[in-house]
Amino acid sequence: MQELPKHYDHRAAQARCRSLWDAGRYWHAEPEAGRRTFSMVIPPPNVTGALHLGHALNNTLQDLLVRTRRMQGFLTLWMPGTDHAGIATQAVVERRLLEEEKLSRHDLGREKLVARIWDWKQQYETRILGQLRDLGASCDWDRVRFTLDQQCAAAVRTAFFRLFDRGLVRRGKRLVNWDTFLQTAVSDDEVFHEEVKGHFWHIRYDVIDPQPGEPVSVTVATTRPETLLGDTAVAVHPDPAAALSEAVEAVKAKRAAAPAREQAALEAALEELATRARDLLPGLKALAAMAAAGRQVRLPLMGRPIPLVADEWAKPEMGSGCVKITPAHDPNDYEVGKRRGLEMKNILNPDGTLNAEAGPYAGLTMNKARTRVVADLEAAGQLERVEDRLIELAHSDRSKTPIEPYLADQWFIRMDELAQPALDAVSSGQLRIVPQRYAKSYLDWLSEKRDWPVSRQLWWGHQIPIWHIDQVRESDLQQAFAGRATVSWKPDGRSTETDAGQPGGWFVCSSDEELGVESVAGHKLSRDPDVLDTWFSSALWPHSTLGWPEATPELACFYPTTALITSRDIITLWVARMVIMGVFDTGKLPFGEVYIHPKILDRYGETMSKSKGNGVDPLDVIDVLGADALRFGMVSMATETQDVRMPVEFQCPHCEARIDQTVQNRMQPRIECAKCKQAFRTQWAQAAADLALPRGPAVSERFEAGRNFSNKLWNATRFVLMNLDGYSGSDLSAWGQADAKAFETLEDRWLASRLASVSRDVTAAIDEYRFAEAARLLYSFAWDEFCSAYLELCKSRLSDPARCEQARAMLMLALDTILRLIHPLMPFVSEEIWQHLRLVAGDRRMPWDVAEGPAESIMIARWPTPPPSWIDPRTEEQFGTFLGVVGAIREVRARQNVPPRTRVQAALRLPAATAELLLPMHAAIESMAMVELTAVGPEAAGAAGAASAAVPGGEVLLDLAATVDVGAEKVRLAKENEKLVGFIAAKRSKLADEKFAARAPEAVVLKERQQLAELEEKLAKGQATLAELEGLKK
RNA sequence: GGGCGGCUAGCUCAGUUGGUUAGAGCGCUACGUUCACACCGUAGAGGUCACAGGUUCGAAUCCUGUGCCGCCCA
Repeated sequence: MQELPKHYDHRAAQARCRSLWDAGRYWHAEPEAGRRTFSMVIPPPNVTGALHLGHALNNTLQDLLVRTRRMQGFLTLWMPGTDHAGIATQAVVERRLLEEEKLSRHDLGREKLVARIWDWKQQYETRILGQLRDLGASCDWDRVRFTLDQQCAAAVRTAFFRLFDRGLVRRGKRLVNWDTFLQTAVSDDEVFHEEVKGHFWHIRYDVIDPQPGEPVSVTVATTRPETLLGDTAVAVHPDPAAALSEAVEAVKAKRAAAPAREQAALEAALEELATRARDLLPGLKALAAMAAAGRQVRLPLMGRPIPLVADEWAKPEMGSGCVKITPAHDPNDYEVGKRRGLEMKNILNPDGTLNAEAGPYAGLTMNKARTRVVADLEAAGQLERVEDRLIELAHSDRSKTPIEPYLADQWFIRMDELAQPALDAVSSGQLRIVPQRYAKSYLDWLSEKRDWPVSRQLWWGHQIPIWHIDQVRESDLQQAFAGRATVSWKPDGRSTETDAGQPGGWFVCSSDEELGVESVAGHKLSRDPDVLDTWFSSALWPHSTLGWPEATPELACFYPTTALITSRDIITLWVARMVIMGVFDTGKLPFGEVYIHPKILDRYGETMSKSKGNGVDPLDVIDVLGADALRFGMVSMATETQDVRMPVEFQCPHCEARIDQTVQNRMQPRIECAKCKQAFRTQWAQAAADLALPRGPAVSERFEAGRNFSNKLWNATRFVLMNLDGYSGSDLSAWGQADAKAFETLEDRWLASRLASVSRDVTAAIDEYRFAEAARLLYSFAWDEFCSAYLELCKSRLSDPARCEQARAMLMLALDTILRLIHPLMPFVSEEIWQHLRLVAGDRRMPWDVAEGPAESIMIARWPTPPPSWIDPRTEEQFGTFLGVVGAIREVRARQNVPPRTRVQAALRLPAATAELLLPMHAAIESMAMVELTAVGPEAAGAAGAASAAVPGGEVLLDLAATVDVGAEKVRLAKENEKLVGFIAAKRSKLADEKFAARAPEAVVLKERQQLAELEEKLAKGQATLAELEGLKK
């Protein structure tokens, strides 16, 4: 007989389980015909950095689902891999290059930089995959993919080519966030806004040939005067009078609803608008008419005429009512430019200096140009006035320098046709999004059908497979690429001659790597230097990882995948695009269901991030509390809500005390423990003195429940094993068909019933993505019912040779079932215990097992499916009565301070039916409540002055004559009775209400009546007991 | 500006189609190391379900509005 240690050792267990699973490769799936399959792709983590808590949540839930399905007998594939993450990864590598070697990427060159990033990738991919395995993720580790590997690259090339060939790829201009320092475009989420001190310059533009009565000039205000060099219009509102009165109405409406303290400000605003209507409106009306007539103004300094245009962007209630339009250097102006068909004049070089379009200012930086332009305007008398102003300025997150909006040539994927099937899939219900509310953001975003800009001015990624050729005839292309189905071409749209078979510019796209620069004799092919948006390769992830465009057995077997589990911030960026590309490439949706899980925030409701120092490292939790603790915590948090908060604590490495992480201490390099007064270091430690300190890991108390639960399971097992002397298991396969005969005693029938309903409910919860519910069900069943009730009841049976065999079989049935149900949540502790049970009870067999004996790993054990016939509500109710009696006795004992080891006499006054039902439980009551039963039945009476507590239909009476505190008991009873009087009054008035009787359903009224009767009976008893006690005192 | 979510015990969260005397874990209080477990056991205290209206016999739950917090999109 082995004796287990008192505590579950998660570190040792995790290592053992990992080697067991890897040796058995239970996570591996080979395509196989004719089996039910379950497949899923991992949302590939970025190779930018290590995994954080969000990944831990995401992957725990995926693993939970995968392990469940595997145990349920599905052929299960969970495809792992990582994402190259374009700019994010390139930027970290570039930053390190600059910091450590003082080199820019241009110093290094494209090839060498990309090689460096591959090194980085290698390092982090290894780390990330290791973290996933530490978490217990049962991905198919033989199938790891990377979005830039050869297989994914082939898919990207083919998918892009197909889009190009069908005319769904177009060339277009787009305003990008240009980082002049890194000389690359950055995406919107890599831009942060910061308020800086600036100015508002008011500049006068003269009207060309003003007619009598017309304004001779218009004044516009700008925070960026240098951009006027690229102005191509001045805008005025087409109907300034209407716009102005609309603004007035809006303020009035606001005033009507506003509290008193805001009235004055709104009144002032109205006056201001009235002044405008009087002073400014006539001029604006004239300008609007002039705009309609196609009149022009002269651009100061440059002298060129630019049109006056009518556009709603010009707000009559703001500034002068007119605005300058610089379409190539301002997002709003760009929209105006597109609407009004204005020229887009780019005045910027990629390095941030002005180009030839800026005339005399060419070569200057934006800043220098501003100084010169302002000085020249002043000299020319065109500058009216200058105001000080705070300006929201966009900065690049990567280089911390101001962003320049910059008009760049881009490749776009046309969305009009592509988006429709993706929309239909969700609105028809063919693709289910859970929770359903997220379907709205998906549909809203997709229905805009905005073209997808896919060019990124980066070196890290899939280089766009498009080449440009100048001055060539289409017939030459036809000849050069004859017979090559993998090459397609389109005119570049710049030369009109191509229509007539004349030489012109062409774009050539190829899914074939062999397309070289010499492909067309006498012409040079130049490849687009840009790479594709990272999301392009991610969009192909479900089919590219399975081998598409090749018709692999994996693709046939596992595509479409069953489900996708991800977080809500990438529904549009990723999920929608996967649907689009999945349908386009394969004709099938990539998955049938999408489950969106919550986001984890810190105690202040802020998102966790390394730079804020408010994160929890999953590896710390795994190390300190165990992977199962982390997982159990994560699963418990996966409710329907969209955010969950997690207070973070540092654990003192000296005394293990927990110190709350706060805004004050979370950025400090060292923290002093409040308990033991010793210091420890944090992630911010840099000074040698700090680095010498031991590190205090950041964890959260929210994972402790899981750690304690692991230990509870461990100790329940420990108890069971201690009582298995000479037992090696029993064949319970017949119990599957059995009616209740297999379970003779009340507690066995109860346990079987609970096992069946819990198995059913847990399975349903997982099927419906109610993960937290599954965790809660298992926790309370295993802890409160199996450990606290059943194990306690078993103790006497186990010492009785006549009853011990059945008890052992029941214990094994329950423990085995609990372990299997808990395995998807807590794989390590369940496996560790499973292996111990295999050693001592290797001959056991559950009704749902298909093979002899327990599986070699719980990972491949069959999922429990107890027959519904085990479920017996009457037994559960009976057992509830028993527990109620035990509880009531314990309550009296605690109230009266009866020492736990003192056995007292007790009587149970109960209706005959209940008493009979409790007959077999007398011994159990006596042992669990430490009493000696003197009488049980309707006539049972306690000793004089007995302390009592009510149970449904009766009461328990404890003979505490020697020790009872009559005074305290009286006070308590009086208080209790008073409470009852209140309840009764409320119920009576409710029942007396005619409307209630008339309109409430019969069952509800009946229930209320019953409750009232019970309460009245309880009160009567309470009063009687109280009277009895009063009598005693006399 | 548009959309989505949250506000329930000191903290973190449950609360299924309205029928409750509103639950759990942690924390707190008291008692307890009898041989599964102090990462434990037994018992207890603790809530005007953000606020204001409305619907209903009945509202934490449904409707309207307000406030505060958060996220996404522009």
